[in-house]
Amino acid sequence: MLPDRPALSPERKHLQAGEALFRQDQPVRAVYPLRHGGIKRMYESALGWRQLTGFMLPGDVAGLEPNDAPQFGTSAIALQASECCVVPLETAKRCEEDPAVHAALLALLHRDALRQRELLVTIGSMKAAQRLAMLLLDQAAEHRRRGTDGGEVMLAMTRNDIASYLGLTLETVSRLLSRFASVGLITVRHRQLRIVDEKGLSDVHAEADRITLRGPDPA
Amino acid sequence: MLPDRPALSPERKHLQAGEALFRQDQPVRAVYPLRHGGIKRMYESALGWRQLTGFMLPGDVAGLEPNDAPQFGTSAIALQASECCVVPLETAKRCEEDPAVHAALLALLHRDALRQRELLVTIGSMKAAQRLAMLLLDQAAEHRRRGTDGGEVMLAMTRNDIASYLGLTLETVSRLLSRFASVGLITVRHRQLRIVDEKGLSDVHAEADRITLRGPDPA
DNA sequence: CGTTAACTTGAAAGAAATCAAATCTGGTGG
DNA sequence: CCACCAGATTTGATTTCTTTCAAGTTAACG
Repeated sequence: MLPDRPALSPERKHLQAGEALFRQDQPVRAVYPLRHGGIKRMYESALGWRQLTGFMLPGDVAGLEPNDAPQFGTSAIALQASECCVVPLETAKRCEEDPAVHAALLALLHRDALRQRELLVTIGSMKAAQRLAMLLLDQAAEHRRRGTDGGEVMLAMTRNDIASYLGLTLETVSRLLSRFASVGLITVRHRQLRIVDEKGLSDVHAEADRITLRGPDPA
Repeated sequence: MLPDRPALSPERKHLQAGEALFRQDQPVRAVYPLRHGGIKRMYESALGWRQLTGFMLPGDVAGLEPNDAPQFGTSAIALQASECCVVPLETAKRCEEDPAVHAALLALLHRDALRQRELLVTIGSMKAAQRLAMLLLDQAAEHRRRGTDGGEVMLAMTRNDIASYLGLTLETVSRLLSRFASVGLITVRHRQLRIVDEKGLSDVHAEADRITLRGPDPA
């Protein structure tokens, strides 16, 4: 008797690169566990200033807003062809009755809040090289946590996206990537990135002035 | 028969300037509506980087954490002699059963999240003068919302606090305040501040390059 | 009244942004 | 299949902004 309601295969949504999954200030009607691809979160202030606030990978849940916010706090935009589930808010609420699910969602929200604070302190007080090192280490850790490839990371975002996330310009990001590569911390060819010396990157992240834009003075 | 349980006058806590109401990572056992004084919120990353994430005024509720986080995400430190109520978590939970209270608390949390995003975009993409203008306008709005004095604001925080909040150095903040004063946007004498030209400050906040550290070129 | 912390101001150095070309890439249409 | 194009990326030169370093000055507090 059940009509075509896909009981075990909930609704999916496919996105092209650049397409918005949802936009800031729209009412929250569903949450979107990401299956394939990658998504960036973008905040736009009333005056038009934009800032990327995070990148999401498969396994992350897009649209999860803290404290049941009625509207999305950021836009979610696909970095590449992507696919996600669509879990209507009502369904999500029902799932939350399971304490284990509830706890898991809270854990996601807490981690997100922590990340937000880390991003703030990073942008607020670290030099460009340290900020970039932080992002690279973070990306590597995320990929590792998912078991995706070992070391070789395909960046889904552009230099501009990275710059917006870190509060820098795309030129600075490009230069720093080249610089990191030239001192053997990474190898990078456009979007293909490999972390060669993770310990070294950690050092850059921790200690200021280890890597700057200009190379060692030959004088 | 009731022992000395202050039914109508809940427990109060007094703080001296510089004293911590609670510290980051401590378990949340109570929330603290601020009655008098002022408090700064400070986040410290694992590597020791610090960042002020906000200032609280009487009427704000310190210790309110998003999504029932079990530990405080930031430390709360008194900027001056202050006094706050102490509402044990259990009591707070009971209050929350009142839908109106619940909604009010959610509203506070949502506003806080919005502020966090605004701070991020401000630090991430604005010039120093714009950042400071934002803070001053924000402070003025907060004071106005509370009906506190008209225009004349007593800043509770040091230049260093402002700098940490905005991702600048104290010298830059000091210079900019002087500069704002010299072009007639504000008057400032140490902590005593008055906004003379709010529209002008808005313009500085919106349009880049209206005010820079060096004055007009006399050439 | 003196000591200390906060604040202001100047000069110099340094970091990142801006301006300006090249170069590379993936995808498109011929 | 290949030439071409728009967007992405790299790299260099220059400019601008902010920090850093260094004194002074002022204000708060015991």
